[in-house]
Amino acid sequence: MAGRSMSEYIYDPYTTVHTKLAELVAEKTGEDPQFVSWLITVPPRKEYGDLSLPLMRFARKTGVKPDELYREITEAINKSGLDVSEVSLEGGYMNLKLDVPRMAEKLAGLIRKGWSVSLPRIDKPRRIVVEHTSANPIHPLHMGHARNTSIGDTLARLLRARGHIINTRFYIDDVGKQVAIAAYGFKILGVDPLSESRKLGMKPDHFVGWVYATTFSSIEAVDLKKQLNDAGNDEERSRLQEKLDGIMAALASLKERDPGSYFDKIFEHVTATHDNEAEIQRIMVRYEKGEEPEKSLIRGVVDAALEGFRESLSRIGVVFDDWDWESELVWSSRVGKIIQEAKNSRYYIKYKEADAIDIPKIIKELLQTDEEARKKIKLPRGWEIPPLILVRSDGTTLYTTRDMAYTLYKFEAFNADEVINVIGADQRLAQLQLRLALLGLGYRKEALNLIHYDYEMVRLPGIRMSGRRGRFVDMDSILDSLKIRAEEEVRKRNPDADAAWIGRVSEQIAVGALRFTLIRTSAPRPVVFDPEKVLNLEENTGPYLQYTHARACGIMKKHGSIDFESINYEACNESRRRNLLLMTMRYPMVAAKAADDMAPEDLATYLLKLADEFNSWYQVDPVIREPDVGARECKALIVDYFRQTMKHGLELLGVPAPERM
RNA sequence: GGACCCGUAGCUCAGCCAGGACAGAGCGCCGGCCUCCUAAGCCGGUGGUCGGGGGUUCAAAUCCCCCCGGGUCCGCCA
Repeated sequence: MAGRSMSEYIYDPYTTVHTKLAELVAEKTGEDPQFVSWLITVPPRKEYGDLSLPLMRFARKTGVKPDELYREITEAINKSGLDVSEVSLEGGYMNLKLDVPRMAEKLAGLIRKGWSVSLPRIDKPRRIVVEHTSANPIHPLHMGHARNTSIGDTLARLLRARGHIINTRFYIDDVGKQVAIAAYGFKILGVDPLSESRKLGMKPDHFVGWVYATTFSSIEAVDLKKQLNDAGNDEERSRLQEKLDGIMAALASLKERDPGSYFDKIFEHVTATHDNEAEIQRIMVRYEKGEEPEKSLIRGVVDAALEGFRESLSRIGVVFDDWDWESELVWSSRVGKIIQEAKNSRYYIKYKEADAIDIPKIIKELLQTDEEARKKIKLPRGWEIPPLILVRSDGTTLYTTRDMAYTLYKFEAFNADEVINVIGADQRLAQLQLRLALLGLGYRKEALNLIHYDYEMVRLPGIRMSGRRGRFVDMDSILDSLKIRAEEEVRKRNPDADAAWIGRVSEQIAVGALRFTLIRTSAPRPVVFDPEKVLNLEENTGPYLQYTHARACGIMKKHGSIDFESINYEACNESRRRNLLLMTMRYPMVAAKAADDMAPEDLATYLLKLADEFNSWYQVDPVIREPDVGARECKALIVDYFRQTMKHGLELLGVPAPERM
């Protein structure tokens, strides 16, 4: 028995029919079962049946006539004993009607044995690293990060539920210039970021964010004033003046939000310093070498920001398996090793007098003949990609160089088959360069199994978010407003409930509203985030699903446990019940496909439709007041299965599922 | 200038990868439904040159080409 699974995995009745049908058709047509499974659809009209197969499609490929195929498949279905009650041929489609009462009976049998909803497990599980969020530790998480986090965490949940072995990681970008700027600000203030923010009663990442924005904007203001003095023509002057006005306005707003009396200290210091840039440069260079006191200074800032991140993340149900420090990669010579390998490589060149990798040559030599690599690397046709510079003239490393080392580290640390980077679409070129560079250095497996899961930005209706100016809608305050809005509603509906319960449920609703809204739009399209509109908790929102789930829970609570012996399964055939049950039973297949396609939005769309189906049924077919015992218990079974399914789906999306709200 | 992504109802979005059975939801707007399992709900109505044009096909929102509009990227930034 060793090495083999202890028991055959038990599929729900619907998955069984769907899967077996796909296999059977695949056998008859010589197609791939997976492909056939995609083509099995739900007919647009109920009269046509429950499942349908586009026979013309298979006929075209195999040369067998549709009615011939129809005859063969029908025969095979009859022999197989699938829960199919009727088949028909209409307009080139083979339509199947399922034996729902029999499926319901099987389902009840499973539930009685303690079986619960789950996804069909993938045949060959992979070890997958999902890196997501990885926000710069210099300001609070804003809505852009929230989308990244929601996508990343949901992907991890989906893939895990499908049977893959998942490792989630957060990349701490502590080596770059931006962190050095924040550190410079704290150096001027001479305070410890974490303890100072505690003293202020402020979330540490918010404090860091304020100091960073103030420092950065002050420096920029000083620089611009200098440029303005040197500017030649009027056109140049007015352009600079306009830019300066913008920064001064941002500074005024930052001063207004001064959490203590820090503003003047930073601003005056920066103004009085001859060369702020050199100061920052010094911090950066010394940190890359791991020298004190810069090391403690930067770590202090970053630790404070991360502390704030963890608070926000745990609020929306996100935890990471590992936190990786970029600096560790530099200090541990992993980055140095990559640079050395590059120098020894046939793709090493000097570009603009710096050490670089000849990306065009890699494309020319390695992608022309290697069909698989071409496909997986996803190189756009006419894209000219410049060589990749590895090291600055001052000897410090560049982001992409460090990312090469990090990519290899992720594969190695988890012994991963695949690494998914959830990163914005604006980083496409960089991510492509990364894959090509790794390919050039001989890391073919890593290059081909590094997936850039890209998503478009979150925009606000009027303004453009800018961490540098301290202008963004941060996740914490969005959650706070959502919670306040939810509280009104919960209190209204539960006047006797105690405050603690109201607070808990409202928090769950806030989290659900936020995560759902960020996951339901497919990744490649931009999300326009209107804080006002998210406060609407009606249909097509997370709270709508939560509410529907809570309704089902309410019914089951009143009904009590199901009397399985009394169930009349034929009662499932009543049209609306049948629709609801069937749609509910489709869940495992839908969720599995969403996982395989890495398309969480498909699950979101399905759950909305499922909730609609439940709500319209709910309105007309009462459970508790049903006089006929057989029908009542049948309905209770449907409600209970729906409740279980919805809860499972919501959990995959990271939307909490309160039982009352 | 080049490349990539997006463009479906007034608004927010499914459907496109794997072409086929009347182009779907929600919001909004109009009209109904709480002595009855939570009205964050339900029922009905309103609303669409699927950005435009060509092509492939028996069949195109879906595939190919061109164009238009919006976004993004082309750093010794990250």
